Amino acid sequence: MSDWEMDESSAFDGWERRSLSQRAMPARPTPYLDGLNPDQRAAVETIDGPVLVLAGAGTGKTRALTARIAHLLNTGRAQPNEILAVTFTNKAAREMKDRIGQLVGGRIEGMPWLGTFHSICVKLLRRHAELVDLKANFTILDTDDQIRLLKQLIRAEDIDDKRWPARMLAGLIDRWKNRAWTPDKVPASEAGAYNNRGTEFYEQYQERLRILNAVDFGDLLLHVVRIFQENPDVLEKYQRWFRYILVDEYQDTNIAQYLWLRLLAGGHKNICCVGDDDQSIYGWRGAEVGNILRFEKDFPGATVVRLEQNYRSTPHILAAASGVIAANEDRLGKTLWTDAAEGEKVRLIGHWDGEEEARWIGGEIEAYQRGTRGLAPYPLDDMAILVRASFQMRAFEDRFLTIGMPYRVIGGPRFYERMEIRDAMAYFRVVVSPDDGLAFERIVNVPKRGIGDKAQAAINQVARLNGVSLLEASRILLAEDGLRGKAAGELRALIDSFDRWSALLQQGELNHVELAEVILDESGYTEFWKNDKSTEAPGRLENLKELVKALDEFENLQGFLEHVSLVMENEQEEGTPKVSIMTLHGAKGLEFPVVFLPGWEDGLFPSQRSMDENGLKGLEEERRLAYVGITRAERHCTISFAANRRVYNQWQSSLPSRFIDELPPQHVEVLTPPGLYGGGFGAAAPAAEAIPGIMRGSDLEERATRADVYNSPGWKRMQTRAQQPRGMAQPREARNMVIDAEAVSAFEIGERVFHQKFGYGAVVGIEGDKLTVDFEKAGTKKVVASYLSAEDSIPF
DNA sequence: GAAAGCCGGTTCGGG
DNA sequence: ACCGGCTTTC
Repeated sequence: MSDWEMDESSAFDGWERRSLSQRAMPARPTPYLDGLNPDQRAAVETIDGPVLVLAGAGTGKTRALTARIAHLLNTGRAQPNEILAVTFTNKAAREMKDRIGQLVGGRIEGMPWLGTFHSICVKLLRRHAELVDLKANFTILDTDDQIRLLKQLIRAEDIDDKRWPARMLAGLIDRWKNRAWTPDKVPASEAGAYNNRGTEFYEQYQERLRILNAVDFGDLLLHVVRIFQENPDVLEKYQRWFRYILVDEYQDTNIAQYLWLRLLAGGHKNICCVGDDDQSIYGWRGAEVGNILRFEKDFPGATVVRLEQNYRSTPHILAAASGVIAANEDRLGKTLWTDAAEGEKVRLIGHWDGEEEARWIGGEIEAYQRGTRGLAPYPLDDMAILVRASFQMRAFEDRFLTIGMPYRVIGGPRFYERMEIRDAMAYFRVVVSPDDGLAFERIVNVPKRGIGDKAQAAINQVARLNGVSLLEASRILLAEDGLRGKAAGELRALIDSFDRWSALLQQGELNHVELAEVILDESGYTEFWKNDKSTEAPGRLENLKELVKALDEFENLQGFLEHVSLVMENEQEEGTPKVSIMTLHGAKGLEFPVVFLPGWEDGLFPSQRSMDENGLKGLEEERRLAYVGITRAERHCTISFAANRRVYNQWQSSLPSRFIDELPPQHVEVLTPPGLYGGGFGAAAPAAEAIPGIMRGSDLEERATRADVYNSPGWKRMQTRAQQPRGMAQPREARNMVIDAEAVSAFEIGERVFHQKFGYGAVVGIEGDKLTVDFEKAGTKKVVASYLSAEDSIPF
């Protein structure tokens, strides 16, 4: 047995004994099967060969997956360390570990290969690093490092990184890696990317990474795929070692992950993929719905199990979700059903503007909290607001602060991505691995110590000439007297500090937590924030304390750094009950008794950008997002839209989302907005003249305008449909005609128009909803009519 | 080298 | 509106 097998298995003697004894007893208790429905049992007990479990929202997917693992262990089919179970997020991995622990009674440390794609790849890559020209102690770069590195390369080539931003290149390389294209495999069709130099930079970047002994997230997968492809003996070992493979959220896999899985499952083909094509919402980051749609072709003879009994939502909510998703073309198709009591219909309401929407939802939340319409009271923790884009959150935060409603925002900037945390970590990184040039660069002049661009350029040059790390180059530079004045003294002091801290680390007299405190203290970093008078400084100091506290849970600094490079999350404090506000993406996998889905307006949701960039595919992904949103609700789901919304401080009016048309009317209750006439909308209402495309002028007209919201095409459709419960949603074409007619009729040839980005111009051509406009500054462009406003309606 | 002003971007966001 | 990053200015 080679070392890589030994080191994982030796720790699990207890498991071994248990499985062996179980192997001898055919009729063992199988408590993990209790209460599973027949489909779930099939998902658990179909052990050999490829299995695709199509698990609709709320159908007990995790339950089936964990029971399947318990079953594999219980029947002695595999040892815990012979099961490869992959998830996308650390959260999902943790949850699965916990649940398996409950099923098989405690300690589940025995599953070393249950984890995210990336964490498993790190393990594999550390063992075989030399096969791709790396050392086993390679560092993992995050997006920030990646961009700084690319920026260096770009500047070295004298390219204007304003016009050709590093982010763009990073995104490009990322997409290529998601498709498993190494620099030599990037197809010719991509040659034009990044001003024709994309592949060239990709190549350079990979070379730099190799020299730095570093990898980015994409490499973690890609290197392992390459190792498997180029070393059949290694691949074969793992194919035999992982007797069973399980994959969660298969619809989210990208091509690199797909190849990785296909290679590993290539021998026995004992691969079980769980997923839901209707919940594929990560296309923009490389996920390929095609992987799940193609499963039966990729793995001939696959068993397909459908989990369709939903244990989460009421029939009305399910029906509403099903109605929306039915409009998608590319589906494997599932019909969710439930035994649950009928419950309330999905509620739908339109508002005048985003603020009013937030006000109304705040009121509703208070009502649910008290108990309303004869319902039992719901605690705030049971309620969530799910938005399409994060800027929508602000309206709710503003409102909730005003009325003193406790809330939590889920998502947002993550702890380990904050500037102060990354700075502190850079210090740790240099102490632990003095060769880490990116870390050194980050903090060499933070806090400001007079080592500016010139000094840094000198260090870089010495490093390049001598082929040494930046820290080493600094020593040489000082020894050769290549630096004068303040910079020299400060650099000297900094290097001495690093030497001192490294020595402390070696001696091990201080534990790593104390060492971290010493570093932050002696480097002047803590002091730096104490002297900062800005409002966020106290928070940053607080975060630094948090960081030191987090260190406590690790054995040493190295372990901690390894952990954070892969696990970057926000621990959310418990405590007082709060309403949750999050994006639809962030809500995937969660459920709440009461859910609000605001902002269902065409352009916002479905997002215009998604449709522009990806056409029908984009629209279908948005629709899946709608499906995910509705299916988060257990008992109450309220969808709303606003006729006007302030976006980047511009008023914008919009039509109700086309998804609203797709809601089956018999499962929807249309609510009448409060204060349609009369109600106190004087002070808070936006001035009507500030709204393009709507009316300007007198109070009388303002009143008419407000009424117009509810006479808008979308609203009228809702009203009509509400009166004829059996009616079908209007065909899409009819609706599009309305929009097109409006869009086209709004402009004529020769008209002066305004575009957010291109400025003023004159219409010179009209084709459908696309206009050709001669812009004064930006030249002639084709633009979609909805981006333009007539000059005389430009708000001030 | 540090502060002040300017410009551009601005969905979704795991590892 | 606002932030971050960059350029200009002192």
